[in-house]
Amino acid sequence: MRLLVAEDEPHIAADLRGALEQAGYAVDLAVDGEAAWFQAEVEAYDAMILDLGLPRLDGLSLLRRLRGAGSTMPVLILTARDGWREKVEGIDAGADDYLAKPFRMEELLARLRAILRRAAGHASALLVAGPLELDTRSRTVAVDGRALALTALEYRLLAYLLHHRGRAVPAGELLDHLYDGEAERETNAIEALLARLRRKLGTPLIETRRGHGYVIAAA
Amino acid sequence: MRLLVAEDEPHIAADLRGALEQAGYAVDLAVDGEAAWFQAEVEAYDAMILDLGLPRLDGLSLLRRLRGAGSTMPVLILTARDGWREKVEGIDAGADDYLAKPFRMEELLARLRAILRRAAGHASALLVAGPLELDTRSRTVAVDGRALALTALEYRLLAYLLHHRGRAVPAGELLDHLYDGEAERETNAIEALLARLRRKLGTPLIETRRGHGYVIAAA
DNA sequence: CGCGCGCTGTCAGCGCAATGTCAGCGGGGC
DNA sequence: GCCCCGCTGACATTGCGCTGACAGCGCGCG
Repeated sequence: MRLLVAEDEPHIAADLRGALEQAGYAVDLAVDGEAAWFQAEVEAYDAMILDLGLPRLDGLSLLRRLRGAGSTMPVLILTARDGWREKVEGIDAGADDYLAKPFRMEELLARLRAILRRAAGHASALLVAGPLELDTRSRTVAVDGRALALTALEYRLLAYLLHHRGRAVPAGELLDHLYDGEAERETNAIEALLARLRRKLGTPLIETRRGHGYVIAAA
Repeated sequence: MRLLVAEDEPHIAADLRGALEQAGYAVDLAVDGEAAWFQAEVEAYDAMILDLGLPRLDGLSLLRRLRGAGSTMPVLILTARDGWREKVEGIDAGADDYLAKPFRMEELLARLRAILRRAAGHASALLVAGPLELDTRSRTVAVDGRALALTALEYRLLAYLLHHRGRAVPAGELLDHLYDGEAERETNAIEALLARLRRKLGTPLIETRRGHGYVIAAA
């Protein structure tokens, strides 16, 4: 899962990036509204965390512009103000959730998990596929009840596939969503990663559909 | 839109019903957790507003039971408690949103609109022709409900024909649209491809109009 | 501050599914 | 009845995706 954080206050931005990366997400930062708009247009994000008080282009206008352009990306709004009017306005502008500063990082993470799983059409925080269980809260994975030690990237890959169960996910899409904007990689990186993950899973759970992508076995 | 409100405090329940009906929703009330569970099982609701402090079966347990039973109905949690732990727990149990009492009715309505809007956005694009179904989201194809394993090109060909249903598509046009410009192929490539596709489909769905092109049977 | 280890991307080679080509055939249209 | 378009099965080729080896990097530990 790859996130865009639009926040101009450096300290908060750094905190957010740290906590989110710790929680297993790939994170890109944008320091003003125009930058965020550009990033959101050009790159592929699974969700956006948006501070309302941004320079150059304020959060609400950015959100309306995004929605106007047809984007359905989940957006979590962050704000200093706490009035219900702003909340209502933000939510009706197309925000998926709303959080007032100061907030507990745990709550932000929980709300983020919620909008991500909702965007994927799931109700539960526990993703299950046959003998496989992935718990997005504790970031743990088990097969047949036996816990697995996955690396950060392996976890991200598996979580992404589970979020998109029932669909063949192309390797190119995985490249877009597993990494932040720093470096370019070739699709072979995905293949290698996948090979390692499959070996750890033991069971053949991830199916390759030549030319289409990868799918988690329906089971 | 039909809503289920699970709230035991009569005064709040009446307020909610009033405001929600005012806003144009059909509203059913449930006064305890067991009743809400029964209602949710028997009737079809577009969303549920759930108080956590319910008698007989508390809200969180009810929510977990619902999610465990596979329901994806949007649920908005209402609570007197305001600690972040409860929020996190509620959201991770599968709630779509969370609101602490006391709240402004406007905010509740806004959040309700948001979760309803989101739940509506999950329809997947289906192309249908008689017994044939092609789902562009999952990139899957089925005939009479039986899934087919198509190769990337076969899928592209079929999707193109379905997009242009009702028109005879010449082989030359298919050559132009199925391949990216690099290599030149002969129209026989299309014929061979088509033969393989027809064999997999089983039923004679793709008709040849000699001299004009190919059409998907109107069905 | 240096060392080592785990993580991860790249490379080269390989096997196999996918797909284009070819040659022969059948049938529809004029 | 002839001719040409389109179909088919066989075969060749290509390129996708898998694998094992290796190297760079970052982080924790001594």
